[in-house]
Amino acid sequence: MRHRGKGVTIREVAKAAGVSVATVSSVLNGRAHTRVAAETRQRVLEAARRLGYRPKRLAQALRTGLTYALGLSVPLCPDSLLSPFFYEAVKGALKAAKQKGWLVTILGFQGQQEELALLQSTLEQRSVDGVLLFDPQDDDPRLPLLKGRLPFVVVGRCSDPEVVTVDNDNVQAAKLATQHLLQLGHRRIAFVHVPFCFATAQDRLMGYRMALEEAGLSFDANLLAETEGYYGVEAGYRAFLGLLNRLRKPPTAVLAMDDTLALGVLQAAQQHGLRVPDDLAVVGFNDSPFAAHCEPPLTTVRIFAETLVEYATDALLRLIRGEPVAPKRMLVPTQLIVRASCGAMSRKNN
Amino acid sequence: MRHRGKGVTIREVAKAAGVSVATVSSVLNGRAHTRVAAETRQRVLEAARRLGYRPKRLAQALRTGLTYALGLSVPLCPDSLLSPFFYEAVKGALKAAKQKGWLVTILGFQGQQEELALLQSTLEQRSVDGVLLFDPQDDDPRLPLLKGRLPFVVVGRCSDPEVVTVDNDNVQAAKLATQHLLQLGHRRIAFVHVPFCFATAQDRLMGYRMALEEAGLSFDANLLAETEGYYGVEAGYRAFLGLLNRLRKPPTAVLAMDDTLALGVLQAAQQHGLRVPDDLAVVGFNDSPFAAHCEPPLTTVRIFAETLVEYATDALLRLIRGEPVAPKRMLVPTQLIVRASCGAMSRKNN
DNA sequence: AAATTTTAGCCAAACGATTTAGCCAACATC
DNA sequence: GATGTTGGCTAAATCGTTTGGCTAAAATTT
Repeated sequence: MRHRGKGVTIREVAKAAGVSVATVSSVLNGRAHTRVAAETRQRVLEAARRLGYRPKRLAQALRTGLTYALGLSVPLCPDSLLSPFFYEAVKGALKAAKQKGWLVTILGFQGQQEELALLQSTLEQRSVDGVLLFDPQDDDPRLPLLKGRLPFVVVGRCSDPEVVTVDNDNVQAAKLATQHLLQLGHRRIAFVHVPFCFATAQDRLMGYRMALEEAGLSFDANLLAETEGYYGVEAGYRAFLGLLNRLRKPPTAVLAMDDTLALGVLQAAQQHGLRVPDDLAVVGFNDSPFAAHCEPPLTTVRIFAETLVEYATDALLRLIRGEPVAPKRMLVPTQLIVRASCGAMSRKNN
Repeated sequence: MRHRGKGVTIREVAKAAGVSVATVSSVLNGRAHTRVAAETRQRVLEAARRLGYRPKRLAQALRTGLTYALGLSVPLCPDSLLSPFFYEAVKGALKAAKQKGWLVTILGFQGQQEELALLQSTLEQRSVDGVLLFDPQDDDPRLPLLKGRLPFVVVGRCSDPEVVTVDNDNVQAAKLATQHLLQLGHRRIAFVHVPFCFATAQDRLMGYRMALEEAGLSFDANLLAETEGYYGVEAGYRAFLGLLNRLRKPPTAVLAMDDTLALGVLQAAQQHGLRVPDDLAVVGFNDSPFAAHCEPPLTTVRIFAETLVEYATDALLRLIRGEPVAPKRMLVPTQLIVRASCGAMSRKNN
């Protein structure tokens, strides 16, 4: 079975209105250059409405070079740790894009050469008019592909100061969380983090150190626990267990870079006979769906991925239109969600 | 700053090879209609390679009506309960699509009129060549929009027997889980489910009943606990607490339609002083990221969303090409993951 | 040798818009 | 009255392909 659409062309509208196609086009696109009499404009508008005319994207695209599609270049890992973030991100992009009828295309990226080629071809083809680049590494191969070719906005951090970026305020987030623990009286606060090749880890370390220093405490590198590679419950468990075995005296609090890591910390603590929050206060990140339902419920820093990406998309659309984007880098604030795992609850109750 | 691509046209290739554009086109597309001498073919291929020619999608699309883009029409709820499924789904679609260089476009749908209009326009514009329709309701407004207009495949269930659908084998899944509980000696097995307007709930009820009947047990509607609306820990908690309060004697096992519901069941059980798995065996669904890390770790039925959607995408591509799709409805099997919450572990250990 | 078929490849017309250059009144200016 | 100006519209080029129809030349048949 062949599926065919009918499709009213601009020519038919022109004939119906008794004018040329050029006139129809200029009425519909409201070009300043060519003026058209009010009476004629009405006739054209009326004819277009009556015939149900919709300009064909493809034809427009061919002529103007604008596809009205945005690309989301997202790293897709085999596990689904980042899935809530991805979900929110897509919602944010869709929300910003649909207002003007833009489409959102997913350009997955897992680091394979083959996908890089597909991305390149997508860009060369102008299948999208701009790209949202998620979480690029320092020497990300996608960056040179994009540069000078298409407008793009980085979601995350990017060392190039010319690039427009939108990111969570990770420094503030970590500072907030650390300050909270300091206020609860903790002085030995561990930091469980992914390797510092991830920019997010650097930023959060910065916030952690700032809070400590402002409180007059010196930074102790012995309290850092680096995971082997990535996020995940297992990774957090291993990293924190390692830390506990290394130290003579356990810390009284832990800041974990992600809720999955925090969950691992919880397990390691339990195994070591440390009670949370009585012996050990734990704070996570990202307010994952399960965070409210662990035992004990996890105090965590919520990030607003949907908003973040909505802003990024807005910026990208402006970039595509050629409008200048005001601040090159934008930070979205985060919010501390206090639950039981940090001990603030039990203090209140006592 | 204006971004412009260079773009080698077919005309330049034709000139370089000393042939007409028609010849170039037919060499590159391998048209059966027009024969071309081996020697000329070589010259054309060589010229195209040397100049780095890549046919422009947009121009091809305008001419042929094929965009080489697939649409994913996914329901996006405000909470991110479905995010792991969504993530896997996108990965699956991408995996199947990228082999032939197809793009994947997200057409979000939250039931708003405005989005329906956008979908309609997307279809009319032929911005995509086919659609993967996720989880349509019985009288889904997207269905009439699609029918007879574009090729599409339903991921989930669809009452229309003409429509190509791919779904998890929910009947088998529920049967598997129930049989497992029966083998462990349970005779009073509760079923916590979302309302039966969701096709998934109907299917899983069916599997549950089949397992019971094959074991010679009669189905008892009193053991059903329907949630108020949707998935989520809270929903599971409320539904199961309601059931416990309603029954004289609690069930010895529970099958919950989703891991989030199961987590709620766990909480309700704890509050009622029931120990899991000693007093109550619990089985969930979907093998969510947190399922392995609850207390106790959750026995659950894993579904293969990525594979599911990969198959669906393959079928859609075939449909677009006009090839007939062999079985109209395809079921992807599921797998029982045994952990501690069902009690099978402790039995083994004893 | 003439007639026919086959082969190889070219021409030009789409596809459906946008946009530039230009035409022709009508009106204003000196 | 000759010379701009301007408003209102159109014809035609263009974007980069695909493809049905066609034509020479070569090969084959009669």
